[in-house]
Amino acid sequence: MSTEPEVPANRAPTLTDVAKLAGVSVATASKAINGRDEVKAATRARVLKAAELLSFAPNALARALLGGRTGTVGLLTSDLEGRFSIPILMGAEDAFGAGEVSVFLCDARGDAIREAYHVRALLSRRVDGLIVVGSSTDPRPPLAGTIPVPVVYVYAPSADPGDISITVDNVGGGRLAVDHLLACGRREIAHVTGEPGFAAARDRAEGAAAALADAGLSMLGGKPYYGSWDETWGRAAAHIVVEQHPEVDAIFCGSDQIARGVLETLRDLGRDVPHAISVIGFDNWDAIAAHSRPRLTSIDMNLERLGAVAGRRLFEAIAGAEPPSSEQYPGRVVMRDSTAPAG
Amino acid sequence: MSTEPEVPANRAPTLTDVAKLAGVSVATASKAINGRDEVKAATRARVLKAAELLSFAPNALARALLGGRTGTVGLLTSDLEGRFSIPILMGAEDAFGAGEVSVFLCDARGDAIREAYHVRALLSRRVDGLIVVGSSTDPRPPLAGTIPVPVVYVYAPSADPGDISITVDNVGGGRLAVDHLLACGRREIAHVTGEPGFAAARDRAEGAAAALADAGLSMLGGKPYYGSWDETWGRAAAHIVVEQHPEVDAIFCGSDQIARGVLETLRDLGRDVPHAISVIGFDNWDAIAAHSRPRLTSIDMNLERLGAVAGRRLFEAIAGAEPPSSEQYPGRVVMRDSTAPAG
DNA sequence: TACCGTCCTGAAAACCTTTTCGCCGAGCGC
DNA sequence: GCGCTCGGCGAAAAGGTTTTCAGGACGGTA
Repeated sequence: MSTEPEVPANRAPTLTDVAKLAGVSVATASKAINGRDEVKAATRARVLKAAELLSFAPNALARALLGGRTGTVGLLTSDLEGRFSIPILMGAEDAFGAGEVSVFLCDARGDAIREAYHVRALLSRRVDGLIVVGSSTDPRPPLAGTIPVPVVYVYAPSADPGDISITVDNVGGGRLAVDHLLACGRREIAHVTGEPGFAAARDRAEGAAAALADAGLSMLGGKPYYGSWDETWGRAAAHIVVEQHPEVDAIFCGSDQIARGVLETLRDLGRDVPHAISVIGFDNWDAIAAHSRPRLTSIDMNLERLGAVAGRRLFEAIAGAEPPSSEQYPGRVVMRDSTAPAG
Repeated sequence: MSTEPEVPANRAPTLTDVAKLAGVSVATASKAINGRDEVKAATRARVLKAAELLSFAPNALARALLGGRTGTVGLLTSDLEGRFSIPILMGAEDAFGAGEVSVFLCDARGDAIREAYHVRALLSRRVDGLIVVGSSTDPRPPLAGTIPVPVVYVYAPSADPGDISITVDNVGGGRLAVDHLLACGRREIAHVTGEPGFAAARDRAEGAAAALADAGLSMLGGKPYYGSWDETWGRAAAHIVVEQHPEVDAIFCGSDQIARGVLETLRDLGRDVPHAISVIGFDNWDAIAAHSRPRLTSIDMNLERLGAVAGRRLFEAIAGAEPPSSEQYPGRVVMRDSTAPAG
């Protein structure tokens, strides 16, 4: 005589078990547990107690099998390694986590074959929708084949404008950066950025140029200093800029890493940042920006929000017939100590 | 008259559709598709063609419903934000990605309530197993409640020694670092590290002390310089160490960020790294280690492998009856330019 | 007392696949 | 020509839940 209730060993308790224990039919048990109102309060209580006793958890598979909805979505990333995917992924996970939706994570490693494979697996699991997270802001080819569920592209837009893409406004970000420098009274502004093959570099430069043009100014040297995204280039570029344009009083950097390198060189050269020269970075990567000397002002693209928005849009697309359209989100300036009015 | 085959609109094709199109029974269709050998080659070909035509994908839910196995696992992280979860997650995802297993990603944000909620959801989805990724190397409480599937803890071990935990060998990591410095001929070695509240800090210090003791030496100052994990502390600590122990010829840092700060101060003080003083970091965080001046030698804990191992162990636990035991993995020295023989 | 309406409850179908088992026809040996 | 074997195929059940619909109990009214 065991103290355990009659749970058939070695098997998760089913609704039938609960119904039996409560002395009702499975139909009634189902209604009681799902809060349907066609069941007497006393009966419901009895069923709930039985469920509790058996620590019954409804089999989501069986439920999904007839409902049509599985309550799952696929999250397809190109590379988990990239710093940018992670906050987006967090935001999306968060947007769903609150509800009844679980997230399948798939990393395609930038490989189209692998991606197709994952998509097939996800569809066979009958996900209700897909989120595709890119690794750069360059447009990417849409998912291959016909996908019978809604798809939302994040960060990297789909090359097909008919798809739903949620992206950051890099042009606006470039504008923000330069406007901030202008607000600090800066006029001789250089732009040091990464590889021109990246849309992110070109877009930010475009925004910067536009903001300068609006102020009747132009970029120091007439165009951006393109290079790579890392500190080493930042250090080299700063030397070049200072040599070519000793009058420089601000540098807008295409990434925090570049900015960090710029800061180091300016420090080596004995230039006073932020007063003689102000420096602003991009990405607001805390580990880099918050510990430089001086601490780095930067543009934050709010990627977590981007992911959350994508999650919500996908949810809407799944629920309603009205497909949401593409959206672009602005960033914001995060003030630290590397920018200030001239002094 | 449509060019499309007779697919009942608005519904994913089922095995019944395929069977009908191929002119066989569902049973035969199932066998043909699953490669069972009780079906004539010609029949199989006919079925496969029909499946292709309808782009049929078997409903994994229905399959799981009777098979008992869902081919899904839950990956429960404490914080996606942390740098350490990501490589582990990549490794685990990779270990499964090759097979037929899909991964549910859940971020508990360090909240026990949220964690319990996610576990409930995962169990109702009938995952075959769980991987729990911690955010620090300190032991964590095991999952609440009784979990009817195998669980593997990674990075942060479960506080219950009966659970399966896959962890990094921080003591060994501390040994590795000091042994490397000793091999460079260093004798006056200081240890600057993070908060003593972290097992990671204490374990690495313990390994360092042991390696020194084995060489008949002891730590400069007799004990580690505990502080925080960031650059700011590294900069401050380097000043302290050099002042208190001008004879210092090597500094073992508990993180790459600390090491970076140390490097900056030594540079400011005009000390020659690596020849006068060698510096070694910990974590091998590329963005930090590969772009410092000089580039930083560091201990890599190979977290991706850790995740992959966890995935494999979970897989074994799901498949076989023999539960694997806990394991600890050593790191390795990644040589760059901040360590060298005295010269 | 007979009848009607209102609540509850339960039986059964549906969702899609896999697997077991029985059946049928063909081929072969005697 | 007859009986046996074997290969190939199909019918049916199972897996757990939701939902629909029919039916039963009971209270109230004529």
